[in-house]
Amino acid sequence: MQYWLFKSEPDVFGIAHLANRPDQTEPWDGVRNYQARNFLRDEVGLGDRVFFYHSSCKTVGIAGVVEIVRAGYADPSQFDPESDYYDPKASREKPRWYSVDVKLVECFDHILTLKDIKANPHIRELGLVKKGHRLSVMPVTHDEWQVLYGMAKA
DNA sequence: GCCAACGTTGGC
DNA sequence: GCCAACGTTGGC
Repeated sequence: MQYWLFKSEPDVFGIAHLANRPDQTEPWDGVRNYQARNFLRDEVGLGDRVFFYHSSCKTVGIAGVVEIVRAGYADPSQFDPESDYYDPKASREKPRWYSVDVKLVECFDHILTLKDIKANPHIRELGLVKKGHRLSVMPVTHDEWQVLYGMAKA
């Protein structure tokens, strides 16, 4: 089992939305970055655990944990001309973008803020706190997961 | 294949 | 809303 961090803007789709979905399950779609796509297509596996991160909002940070209940499949929104995520260069034969399905595991009582994450010297190597930090799907090591989870529950 | 222009991300 | 850091596009 591997660990990940997925970013979402809570104004668009936050952990509260996931909690209200039937079976608390939802496709994670609309990823339109190749590096993130490669992770979704090739490496994110059934049963993997994921930190649900809220970006571009008042309280930026990790809001809870979700698990992968369906591994990589062609993101249907790329084929839908009505969708904001439509990609005219994608075809059913050669899909360009991938989705996974996530299910809520745990909603933290308090957001583990980016500020607190940055302040912890044990996780200086996390992609989130390094330069760029623009990837919306990124791997988290076992050690980072333990540290972050411990902080969130403290 | 280079690289300037442009668009997007995301913290603040 | 600002702006730095990227990623993508397209002319050559």
